Amino acid sequence: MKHDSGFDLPQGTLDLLILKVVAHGPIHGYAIAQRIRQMSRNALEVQQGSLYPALHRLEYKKYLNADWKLTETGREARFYRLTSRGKAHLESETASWERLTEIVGLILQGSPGEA
Amino acid sequence: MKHDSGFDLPQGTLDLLILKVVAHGPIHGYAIAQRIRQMSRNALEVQQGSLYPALHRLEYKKYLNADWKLTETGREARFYRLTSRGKAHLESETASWERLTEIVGLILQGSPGEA
DNA sequence: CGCCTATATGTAGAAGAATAAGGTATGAAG
DNA sequence: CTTCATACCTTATTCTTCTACATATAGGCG
Repeated sequence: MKHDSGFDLPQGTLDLLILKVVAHGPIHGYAIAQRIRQMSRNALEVQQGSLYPALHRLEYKKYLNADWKLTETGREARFYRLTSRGKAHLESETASWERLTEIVGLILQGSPGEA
Repeated sequence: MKHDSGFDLPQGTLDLLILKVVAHGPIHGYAIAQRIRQMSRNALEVQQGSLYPALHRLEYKKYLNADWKLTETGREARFYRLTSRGKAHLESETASWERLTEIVGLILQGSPGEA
């Protein structure tokens, strides 16, 4: 099944979104993808082949840690939590993102003669 | 020499910036990089190893075309112009970028219970 | 003249991440 | 008992970016 809103995430953005979602409290991978889809009003569809490698990456880098627990529906799932390292990283990456969008916005609106 | 503002561009963003800069009128590669650096107040340093492949890519995709001319300082340089295809692409990519930043912004500001 | 810097173009190799496409397993619903 | 949604995972491919290197010319300076 293809996603309706042909819309690719630029490389690097996914980690930021995941960290932010996890920052709200312990949550498992599948639910992270659902949450991102919801919050973007179906505009962003996180593929599983992007999601799980990203989670492993973030865990390896000590931004997240995880353990197996039962979901409310009685299934095994891996619940992720933000580490303090992860929290710091989230904050700095958020700042970078905001700075980047500011700069890109500047250029996209810029007139020819702009300094 | 390293650039001071360690700051990687998300994939796809460079093409957008290049197209936008070229949209202002014929310009050669080296000047594009300078322009982006200026307009970002030295925050964005486009590496040559990113710039030229990007230009070739955009030319191959018919978003740009180019020919050799003399610069004001009397040097051979490849001046790029936006094609009509490129103009259309720039517009749709700009819209995508704005939509993306909107959505990411939504998620980054979102409270835990957000729909 | 020789040297350095800025201009101007390019390539090669490696790294990194997203995608496409597959696989495993369970609970609930029909 | 079959199908669907949940929930995890991997592999191969593709694309873009970065680092680093390579080439060449114009202008300034000693």
